[in-house]
Amino acid sequence: MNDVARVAGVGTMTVSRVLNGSANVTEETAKRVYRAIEKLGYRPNEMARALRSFKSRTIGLIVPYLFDPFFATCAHAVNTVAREHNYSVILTTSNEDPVTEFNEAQSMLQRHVEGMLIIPADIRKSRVSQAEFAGTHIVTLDRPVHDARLDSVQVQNQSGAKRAVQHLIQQHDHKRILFLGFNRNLYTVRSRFEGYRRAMQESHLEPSATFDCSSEETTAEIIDNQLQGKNPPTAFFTANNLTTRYSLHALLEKGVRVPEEVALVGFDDFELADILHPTLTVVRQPASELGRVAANLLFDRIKRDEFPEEGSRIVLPVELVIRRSCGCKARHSTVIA
Amino acid sequence: MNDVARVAGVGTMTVSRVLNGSANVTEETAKRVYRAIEKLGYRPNEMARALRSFKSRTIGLIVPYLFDPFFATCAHAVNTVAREHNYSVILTTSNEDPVTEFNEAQSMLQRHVEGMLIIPADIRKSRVSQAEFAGTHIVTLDRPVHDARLDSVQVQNQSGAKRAVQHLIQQHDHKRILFLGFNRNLYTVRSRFEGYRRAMQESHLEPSATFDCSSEETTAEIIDNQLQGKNPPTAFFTANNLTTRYSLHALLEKGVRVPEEVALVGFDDFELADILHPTLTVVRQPASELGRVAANLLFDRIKRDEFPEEGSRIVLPVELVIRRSCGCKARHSTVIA
DNA sequence: CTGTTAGCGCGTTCAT
DNA sequence: ATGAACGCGCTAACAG
Repeated sequence: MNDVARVAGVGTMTVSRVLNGSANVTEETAKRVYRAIEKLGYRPNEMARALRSFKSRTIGLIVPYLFDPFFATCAHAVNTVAREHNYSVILTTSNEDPVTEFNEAQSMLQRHVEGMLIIPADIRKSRVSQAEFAGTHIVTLDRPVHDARLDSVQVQNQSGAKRAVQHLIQQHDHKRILFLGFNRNLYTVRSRFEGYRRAMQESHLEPSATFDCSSEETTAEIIDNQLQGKNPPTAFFTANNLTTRYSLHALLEKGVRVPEEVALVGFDDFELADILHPTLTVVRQPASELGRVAANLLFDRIKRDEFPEEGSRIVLPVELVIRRSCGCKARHSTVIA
Repeated sequence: MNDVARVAGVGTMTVSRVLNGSANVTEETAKRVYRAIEKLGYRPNEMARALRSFKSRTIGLIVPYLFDPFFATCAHAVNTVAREHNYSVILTTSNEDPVTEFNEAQSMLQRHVEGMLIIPADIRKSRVSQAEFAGTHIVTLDRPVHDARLDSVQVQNQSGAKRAVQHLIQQHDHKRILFLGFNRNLYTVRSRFEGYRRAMQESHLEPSATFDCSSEETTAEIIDNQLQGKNPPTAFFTANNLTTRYSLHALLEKGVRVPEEVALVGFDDFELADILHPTLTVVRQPASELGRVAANLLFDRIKRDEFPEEGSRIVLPVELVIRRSCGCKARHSTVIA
């Protein structure tokens, strides 16, 4: 910067001002500065700038996995919004581990991110609202934490699940519907279970659930046991993307026909759901929008730089996309908002 | 840091030394320092540290998209390796646009990343090897650029594609095989096409290719035209993940039976390939390993801090995973290395 | 409208 | 083994 100032025949402050537009500078001198910058190929050092101005122009993003297309899509959206604001994104994965999540959040703090977007891991053990984070803007997405001060964005987990299960009950007359969850301690899984439970209860049916479908093997085993038992379920409701995959694998492996022998409805749509055989009936959640809304919320917070006692809670709508795995015969998918 | 020094009754330098282990400090004083750190909840400011030491402990990662599971998996692996080295990752997407890619790379430079991992967009327009990047370690993955100085990691694109097409020719006697590419200017697509071309040529068959399957609509249209024409293809070879998806959609939409009416083999395996109907025969590439190897290469470079005239070129093996869309009847998939 | 001074929080260099 | 002074590259605050 010194060199630029010298070449342009001005002080370093003027260069700084030209770059930031922070004060009035004569067009004349501004031009000289720009020429010098061009000539020297000067690029401001963002680290020094951040150190001095207390603005790193960086946000942090913590997601459980990147290979879950739902989270990947969220991350993509966040990145897009950040670019619009000229911010960089430090991205990291927690692998659903609260300790990793905490460590990564701390590391981001030390890097002085101006804010963080977090998909919290374990609902109870997540520590992202602890004291050390009090000075950093945090927005949770997909899953909230027990801290009213944080902004959060989520989808209609409970009502979406309820509607899907009602569809199985009312349209297809299922009475024994099994709920398959990925992990008992995930907020989303709990909410969806609650929706499932209510739908069952309102129809005077007995809920039946398992929460350990976090790997292909255990899922196969669980499904095996269930189908072998007496009064086996006639329909499955899978609580997320991965669980749906695992269940599908298991069913195919065992040669169980869907929906004839077992109907299936899943939470979270994905790319190939409409070319599977049968096509999959799912609750679709707006992944991109979730990321976009959360990121905008965060930038809003950063701009105002306030820490209200009560954060915003935004709930995005889901849709029931009816294809064929539920038992419907529709040639094309029907969307119910 | 000043506060810590004061509380511990030492100079700031001693605190620094304790934190970095850069010189001998009495156990006694070290303990006092640790206690003070604990008491004050002190965390070193990584930005100041970076500014002073010229080491940001940060790398950059540029991928085209995050919603392509192949790239997402690479990104996940990169993240994991970076964590092992205590580095942060600034991640951004280029959307296959060389201009965006260049801008993002420059922005990373200004943030003084110690190195960059890039999946370059357009093979000819990519400018990541220009002069301004000469002082930064760059490793390209998946697709190399025309600059021998950069390390690069890729897979066996040509031979993998060739083998897959040979399978269609030799095992299933196809003579009119259509190559479906995502984008003419992608290195991977070109290499895979070359493999396809050779396989066809060696069997004295006429190559037939299209390179514009970058969206669902155009792909459907192209396939429509091809199947309507005289001498329609009896098999498809799709050059990547997304093209495979699009083609599958189009075929299903038109009610074309696979593999009876048209056989299909794709490059790049994905999660649901083995529960589609039919299960998909694909060339599987090691996505995680690609990311891991590239990241390790980069950290190696960073550690040695040299800029050799000739970078490493690593080529990872692929496998042909034979399922049923090619026409094979196997109950389970067969993997050919 | 522009330049000067000071210091953000560290680590390098030299002294002790 | 430890501390003091200085500077990394930049900008806030104040002069002029």
